[in-house]
Amino acid sequence: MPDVDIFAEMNPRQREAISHIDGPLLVIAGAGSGKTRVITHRIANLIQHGVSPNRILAITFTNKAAGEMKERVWRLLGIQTPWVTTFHSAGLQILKLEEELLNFENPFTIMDEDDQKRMMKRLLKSMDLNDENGPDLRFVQGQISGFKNRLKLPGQIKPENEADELLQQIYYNYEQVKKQECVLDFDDLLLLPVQMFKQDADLLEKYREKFPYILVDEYQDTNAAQYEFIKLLGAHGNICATGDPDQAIYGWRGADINNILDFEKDFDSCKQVLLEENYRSTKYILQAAQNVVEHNVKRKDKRVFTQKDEGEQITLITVDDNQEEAKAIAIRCRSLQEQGREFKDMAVFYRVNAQSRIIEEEFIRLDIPYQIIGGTRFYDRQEVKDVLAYVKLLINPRDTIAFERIVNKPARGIGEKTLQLLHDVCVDAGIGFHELLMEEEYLSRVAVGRSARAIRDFAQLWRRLQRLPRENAAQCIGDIISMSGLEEHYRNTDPGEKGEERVYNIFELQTAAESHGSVESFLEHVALFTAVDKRNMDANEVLLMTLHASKGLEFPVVFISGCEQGVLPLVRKGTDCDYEEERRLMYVGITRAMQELYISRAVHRLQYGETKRNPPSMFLAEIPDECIRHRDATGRVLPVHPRKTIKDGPSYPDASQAAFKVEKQGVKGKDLLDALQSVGALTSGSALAAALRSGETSQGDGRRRKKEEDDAPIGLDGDPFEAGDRIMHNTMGEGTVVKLSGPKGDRKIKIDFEEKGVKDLLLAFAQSRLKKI
DNA sequence: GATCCATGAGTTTTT
DNA sequence: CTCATGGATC
Repeated sequence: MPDVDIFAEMNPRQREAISHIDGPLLVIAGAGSGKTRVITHRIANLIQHGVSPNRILAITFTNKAAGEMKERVWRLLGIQTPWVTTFHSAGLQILKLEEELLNFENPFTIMDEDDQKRMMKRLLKSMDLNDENGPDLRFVQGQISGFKNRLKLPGQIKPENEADELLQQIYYNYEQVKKQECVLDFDDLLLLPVQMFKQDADLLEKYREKFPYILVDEYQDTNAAQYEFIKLLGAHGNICATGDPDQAIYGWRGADINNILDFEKDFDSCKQVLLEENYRSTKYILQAAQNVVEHNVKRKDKRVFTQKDEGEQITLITVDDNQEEAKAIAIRCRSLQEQGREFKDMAVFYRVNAQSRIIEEEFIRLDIPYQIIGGTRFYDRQEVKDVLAYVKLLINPRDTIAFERIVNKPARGIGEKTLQLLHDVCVDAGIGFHELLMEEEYLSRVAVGRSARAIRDFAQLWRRLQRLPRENAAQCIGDIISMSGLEEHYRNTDPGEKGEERVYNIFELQTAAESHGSVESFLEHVALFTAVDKRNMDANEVLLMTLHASKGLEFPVVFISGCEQGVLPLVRKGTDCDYEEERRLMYVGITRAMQELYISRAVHRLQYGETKRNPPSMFLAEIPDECIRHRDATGRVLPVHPRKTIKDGPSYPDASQAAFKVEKQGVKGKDLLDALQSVGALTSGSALAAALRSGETSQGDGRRRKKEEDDAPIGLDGDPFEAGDRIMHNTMGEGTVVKLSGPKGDRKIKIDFEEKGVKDLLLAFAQSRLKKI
């Protein structure tokens, strides 16, 4: 083992936490207090004290965080730490190791949310609950997931009314079906190991011995199931929990902040270390964060501080609408970059994913490289899921969801009727579709009439698929693609660019599988991989993400957008808002910033096709005056401070008035250029300055401009066409461009063809077939 | 059995 | 506004 001083450059508190070995330890770590360093160095210290690396269980919040932590230990000691993972990943590993205890007929496969929904839907139908009076699918799903997160099995629910009873029945049936089909949902990955530990003392003992040392990060965001998991395994007391109650932001998914607040009660003679020195942010930023979070009533006292200097004040930008907000952010990013900042040092946060789109459009317009974290996963795409369904079926032929997905994809003439017949025969004979297809005796019972041929063909395909080797996931997927005929299927059903995109994606899936060995391990990866995990830190791009996704990260420059009452804090009609959790979300956002923080709010916001007028966020009034300066969209310092006028309570008359004043001052176009230059936000020779001068990024004023822009095409630099162009397409004939839309990599062109009508094409693919006439 | 079109519904955060 | 679902038609 290399002789490394793992205590170098640590403060006394950090040393205390790192050097602690036996017994419970709670590390309350303020934002930016070097928590990750402490955890990794503590792992290193354990190893240096002779603890075997594979006997340390360290739970992180994301796979990405786990990967980074492993990497750091590796760099420190050159040692692998296999059990640095997420809760779900650890659960899955344990389930794999103890698979026989599940008593499943086949190896299990894991459903994602969409699969779960399909299964639930089928279930409700079978229970005759699928009419409009039946329970809402999402509601049922949410409730059941809630039960599971609280470790409540169907039998442990005490129904108080008929609706509860029904829910219980659905839950019970759902569990039955899953077992029958050998599939697990996401919650099972945690629930089942806990269940097993509770039922099997020997098993529990085995794992307690296996993991004599346990670390859990982000402990404030653990739910009941995770708590129980830790409590069971950590009975030996060598458990180190790290976290920050002020950063608890997952209450909505069942996380219980009391887990961290009660840690000392749960684990006797617990040692506690408080890390309050922040090494990340400048004073103004930290002071703002601290003041905001202190407005929470239910909180453990803690005060972060820094030895850094004041730094820049926080900039509050007030703009007319969300379009202008996006523009202001994009312009600022561009000007910062022109002043020497790297794009990768900037990040834009928002409360809900829906806010990203308009920001994205402005980034494209100003040609600013960006990366959006979150949104739809690659593995959630239809065509990708189609291929994955074939793969899953190979592993687990009972996976009915997967079966239903591919039985007629590509269309092979097996429709609803035929499927029903298949189903009936299976039920009648007490077999699964696999046996039915493999044995002539059953096959001949269904291969009758018009669809006989189709069924026999499918049986044939199934037999051939069965024989595919599964050691190499990429190769297996390649074989599936060619044998199934999916490629032609997408080309036929979605002629043109959409189909090409699908084809591209399924081969992309094959590529993704290359680094994952066997089919089984690739499926595991797919099940656990999330959008937050794919962040590419090396690319020089501005990162766009939700406030939730920002947890654990830091950036020199941070933008927090949409600081309006209703958006942040987010208020949804019909549900009461947890203002304290929203405030913690704000706290998390602010504390991500190292040097510069911009907070923006729009007076008007367009959502669901409706323009809403929102007062400023209540949190803005909680930031001390000296930390903040207020500007309008142009960068001009404003004489009024709308946020200052905010009072507690639902209405903010003064603020609205002030906001109205700001609105009246809206400055656009050339004036914008002047204003930007006057505050030094822009150098006159810059590309942006040129763009502004030519009126490209902004034209007209106020309301009128808005109207025009709604109909106008988005002028993306380098777009070869614009609305109104007459074009000729190789195969589709003549037409007129209606509009261009979408992000750079996924740019769509809408064309009204004389013969074929209006089509949406993917510009990247269509471009070579189009020419202006 | 497949495809197309219209209507309607739903819009938070994610392991 | 966008997506999804379902109904009607080929």
